[in-house]
Formats: sequence, structure tokens, C-alpha cells
Amino acid sequence: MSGRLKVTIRDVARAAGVSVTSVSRHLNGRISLPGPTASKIEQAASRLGYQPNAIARRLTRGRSETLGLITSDIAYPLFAAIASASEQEAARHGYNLLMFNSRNVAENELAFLGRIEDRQVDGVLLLTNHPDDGRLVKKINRTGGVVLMDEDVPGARAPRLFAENAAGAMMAVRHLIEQGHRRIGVIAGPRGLLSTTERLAGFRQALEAAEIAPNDELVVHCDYDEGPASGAFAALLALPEPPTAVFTCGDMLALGAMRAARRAGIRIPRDVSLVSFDDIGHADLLSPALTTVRQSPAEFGRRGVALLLDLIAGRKTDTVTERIGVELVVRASVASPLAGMRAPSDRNTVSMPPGADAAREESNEIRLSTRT
Amino acid sequence: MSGRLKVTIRDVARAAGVSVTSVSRHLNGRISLPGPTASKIEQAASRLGYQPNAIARRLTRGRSETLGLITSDIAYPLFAAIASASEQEAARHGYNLLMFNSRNVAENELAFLGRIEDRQVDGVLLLTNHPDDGRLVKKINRTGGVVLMDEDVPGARAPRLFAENAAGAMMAVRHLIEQGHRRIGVIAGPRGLLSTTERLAGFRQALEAAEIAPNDELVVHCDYDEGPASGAFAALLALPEPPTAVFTCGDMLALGAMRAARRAGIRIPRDVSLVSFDDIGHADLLSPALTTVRQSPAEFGRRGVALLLDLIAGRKTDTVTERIGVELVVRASVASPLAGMRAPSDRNTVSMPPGADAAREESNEIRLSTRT
DNA sequence: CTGAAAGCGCTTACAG
DNA sequence: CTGAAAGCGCTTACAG
Repeated sequence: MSGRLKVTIRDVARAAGVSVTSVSRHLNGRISLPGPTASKIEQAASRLGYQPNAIARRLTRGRSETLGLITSDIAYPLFAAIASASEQEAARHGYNLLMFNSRNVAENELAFLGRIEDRQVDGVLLLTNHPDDGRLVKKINRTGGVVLMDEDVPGARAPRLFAENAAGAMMAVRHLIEQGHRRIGVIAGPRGLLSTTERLAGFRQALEAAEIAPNDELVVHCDYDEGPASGAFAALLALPEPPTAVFTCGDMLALGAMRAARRAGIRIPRDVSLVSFDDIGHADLLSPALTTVRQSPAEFGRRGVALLLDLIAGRKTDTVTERIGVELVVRASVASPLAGMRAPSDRNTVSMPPGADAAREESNEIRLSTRT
Repeated sequence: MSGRLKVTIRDVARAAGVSVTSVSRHLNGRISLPGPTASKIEQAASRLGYQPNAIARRLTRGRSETLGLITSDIAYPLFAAIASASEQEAARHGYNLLMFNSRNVAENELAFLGRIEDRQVDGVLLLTNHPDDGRLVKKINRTGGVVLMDEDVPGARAPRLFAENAAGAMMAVRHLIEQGHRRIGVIAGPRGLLSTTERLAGFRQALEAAEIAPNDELVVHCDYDEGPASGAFAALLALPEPPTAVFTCGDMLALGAMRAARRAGIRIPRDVSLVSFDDIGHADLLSPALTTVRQSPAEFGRRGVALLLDLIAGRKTDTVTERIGVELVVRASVASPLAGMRAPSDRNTVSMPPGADAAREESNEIRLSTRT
């Protein structure tokens, strides 16, 4: 249709009557040409519809101008939000963002990391979601150009960007304790993950501060996904002496717990309170509105890309660890443990005029932050 | 650290004592070498840690092995789900997926489409979200290699992949009518969009079939986003004679409506019923669980990539239009218009034992499909 | 069957 | 300041 099959820099040079060197330099702004020459080049370029071939440019410059983002699944709300922010930030610096779904399988992560070696990407933001068996650390230390986000790969020579996991968990559990809960269950991520370790540590610190004895039977581990969390929740509630509140170490786990609760006819927060971690989009519109620890995905994305760009440019000394601040967003999934003792009707509607419960959820959205 | 700075195919050839031609051919499986030679090459390659430079390969082959996905924001649940499926399908065919957030700004879309011209991507899945002023169609017809998804760009020579918008809207509205609603409001997307036109057409068909006179004052247009939808919902409910039910033409609009309802103390579905379109993730865990028309994002992603790959390979005749089937997922956001007349307590809990409402929502998830 | 050589379309020392 | 030429690291007609 359009006759401009393969207009190259040589065509422009010929049409403008100058050398390809000058065309390249001028178009890349590395030289300031006398007015007439400059406009001859520009006119020739636009008349021919010249578009510099990015692949060729990359080959000569030795950079792909592309970053990679590895998550287990971009469809997960937290990862989608991080991806969005990362893309914006990458674009701001002239970089593309390639996205990879690892399905949380080490082989896939390793394969994607290989894209650094064959120069398809200049660097990678890696959000892994399983403990490393040693292959990831080895690969990362070979490839370089990796920023670890959200979860750690111990031993890797790489900048790190994590949430304030312990502080966040502590705030969440302290909130439960303040409402009167003393028997608190935890649905935690897989053993060996940084998020699991740190959030559990925060949980235990909060108990300790309140002089509540820890109880291992109330701690259940499972993968960061809804299905497993449903099972974990059911297991906790089936205990001879079930918890009056549950802390889920991620909103996907909270969703699983909420589904399990529905199936079992257990009402949150009347029968059991729930507090979580992440604050995925629309957590405020869930039933009930979820009280959870917010970690800003936008900040994650922005800082992650900034760290990666620093690393690629050789501006950073390898193994810094940055933390993203968190805040507790109080909504409606936590009640006092006595709530369940009331009449078996909806605690909000019965005692308040219609709509008051909605207004309450709205106005009660209090935020407690680790940062000022 | 690792001393393998720039191992090229020449190094391998030298080490193996063969020509680069043979190395290239063997490694790409375009030739079957005698056993000893083959293993000499493989050993040299692995000993040196050889990784073919993908950029160089792309320059010679003239393909970037990369596809682009343009959405207004990858963080929107529907788009994230489509992105996830697209990436999987692209990877299955050896393609990378680049992702672009257009923020629904034409200039950004045009810039990203330019990546086809400078060969950064071989093709693009374009999900635009605004009526074209003529620039998009012009650009697309210049670049080629575009598959239109979700929304149309009239006049573009491109394969198209849309949901069965009219059929879906009709099912949604018929469902409301069957529950006894006759005064039904609509929050529609921007005028001039395919989804708006078709969903509105389905809405009107459903009214007509029930012999309900259409009423333009009940149709409000706004951008596909929460904020505007909140305003639109408030406007509808502020009418002298407000609707008893509202059909939102997208789940983001439904979320906006739900937020507005909360703020105003309006309860869904007791005071007003709500039915929507999309079925974003966790719509079943919203408060109330959202009755909505599901369009499968996985199918969208898979078919979109397949169409694009066909187009790139020259296997397709340009302007096919495919439709993705939809189904109505009945949950808990629709009630009879009489519900509001009952006592001002939660209609589910009062009349049923605790948990029954949850069980009801669960078991009542009926699916009515346009496909068999 | 094998390999020397040209070519993909740029960028950039280097020489004039 | 300008341009001819080499080079980025592959692939692939082409000749032997």
C-alpha cells in the first residue's frame, strides 16, 4: 500500500546530498548543522517517511532499551499495579517494558533471566514467589542487571526493594489486639520467603508486646493464592478452639479466606475478624470492605525502575536494600470478638439507619503509616 | 566478574574449528551435522557460555520477535487479565510482549504504534478507548500489523476482535426486566465507541421486546472510569423519578456506581438493582456480589495474539471481525423493585439463618451464555 | 556438504 | 566541521 518499503539512512543521505554520518548525527542531536543542511536532512527524512530502525540502533549501541518484569502472573492485582507504574517510569526514560508470567515456576524465571544474556533486555525486575533452590542466585550473579522486588533471593548480588513487612504486620496485628482479640490465627505465605518470615516476625512482636503467648497451631502456611488460602482458613476455623481473628499475609489469601467463609456460612467480621496485607484495588468495595496494610504499588514500580536504571548505568554499588513504607487502612473486616455473641442479624444494619453502615465504612477508613 | 564478555559466534567457530556458517546453521537446527562435528560445536558453545545475540539475529531476520499491547492502563483488571493471557500465548509462539499504557491519550497510542514503523515490534494489539478523530485510522493503515480489540477504529484495515456486546447487554437488561424492573437507567461509555453503541442497542432491544418505552433521560454517558461513573449514578438517582435498576456498560462503571451508592446511603440491590458488563476478577466478592456479563479475557488474549500472528505472517485477509462469546453471571446485585418496600434491614440476613445469604450468593451464580 | 563473504541498518572512531 | 569506512553479531545466498 504505502510504497515506503525500507527507507534507510542511506536513502535519506542520498536525497539530502550529505553523508550518512551527518544524517545520523543530526537526527540524534549529536551535532548542530548549519541551518540549510539541517533542513535539507529533515525534509528528506520526512518526505521519504524515514524511521530509524531501532533494532539496528540497538545492535550498534549495545543496548536493547528494554527492561523486563517477571511476576508470577501479571493478572494479579498487586502485580498489575506494579507493572503499570513500572511501565510509566520506564517510558519516561525511553525504555520499553517486557512482561513475563512465570507462573511461579523456577524454570520459567531462569529462562526469562536468560533474556539478559542474549541481550533482549538490559535488565530485569524480578518478583519471585518461591524460595530459591540455588539456581536463581547463580543465574542472577551470572547475568547481573537484576533488581529483586517484593521477595528476596538470598546471596544474590543485586539491589533490593522490599516492603516494610515486619512493621506492617505488627500494625495489622496490633489493630486486632486493640479490638480485643487474643486468639489470632495467621495464614502466611510459603516458608522460606522473605515476606513470610518478616510478616510472621511482626506478628510475633505484636503478640509479645501484648503479652500473648504465641501458638504455632494458629499459624498455617500456604502458597500466595486463593485456593490454598481457602483451605487454610477452613483448617483454622475447624480447630477445637478456633481463632477470633485471622491475619492473612496477602490480599489474595484474604480473598481465599473470604470465599471459604461464604461457603461455610461464616460471617466476617461478626464471626471472625480479618486483617490482611497489600491493599489491592477495590479492597474497599469487597464484602466486607477489607482492613489491610497498604504497600504502594506505584512507589514499588517507580523505585524499582529507578534502581534498575542506576544498576545498568553502573551508578549503584550492587546490593543496597530499600524499603517501601506501608500503612494500615482500617475498614470494616475487623470487629470486637464479642460481636459474634450478638443477635444473628447484620450488626451494622440492625442498629443503624439504612445506609449508615456504608457511611461508616467510608468514614472509618483510617490510615496509619510507618512514614510521615 | 564472569569473564565472558561478548562471546560471539566467531569465538565458537574458532574454538570448534569450523565456520561460523556451520555454527549458526547447527545451533538453529537448519542442518544436521555429523555427530563429532555437532558435539564439537555444542561443547565449544557451552564451554564458552555462548549466547546468541538476539538483537543481531533480529536485524538479519528482519523481525523483532516482539508484539505490543496497548491499553489505557494495564492496572485495570480486565486489561491485566487480557495481558496475562496474551503474554502466555505470545510466549508459546516464541514472541515477547511489550506493554504500553496509553492513559487513553491518542498521542500516546500514535507514538506506540510508531514502534511498528521503527521495527521495535512486529505487530500490536490495540485496545483503544476513545472515538478516533481520524489520526488512528490513518496511522494504522500506514503501519499495518494491528489487531483491533474491544473497541473499533472505523475504517482501519485490520482484523477485529470484539465481545458480543449487543447480545450481552440484552441478556443483562432482560434479566432486570424479568425481576420486574421497567424503569431502567444506563450508565454507558463515551458516545461514538463501539461498545457504547452496541450495548445501548442491546439495551433498547431488550426494552422493546418487553414493550417498555425507551427514555433518553435514563441514559447517561461517561468515560469508562470510576469517578465519572459515580457522578453519573448520582445524577440518575437524583432524577424526579429515579430508575429502580441500573445497567452499567462496564465493571469499572459499576464500581463507581457502588462507591456513589455507599456515599449516598443507597443500598444495592435493596434500593436499586445493578447489572454490569465484563466480570472483572473478584466481582463475586464485592459487596454485593456483582451480577454481570462475562467476557472471557483469556479468550480475548489468545485469539488476539493468534490473529496478530496470522496477520504478520500474511495468513489473513485483513479485515475479519471475530466475536468473543459472553455469558450473564447472576449473583446478588439484582433484586425485585419491591425489595425497597420491605423493612429497612438487610433483606438477606433477616429472613434467613446466618450464612444463608452467603450460600445463596454462591449457589445462585447462574450462567447464561450466548454460546453452547 | 562446507565456508568465505556480503549484507541487515545503524553508530562512531578515525582520517582528511 | 565532514565523510569513508569499519564494525555491532548475526544469517544466508552463493560459490567451491
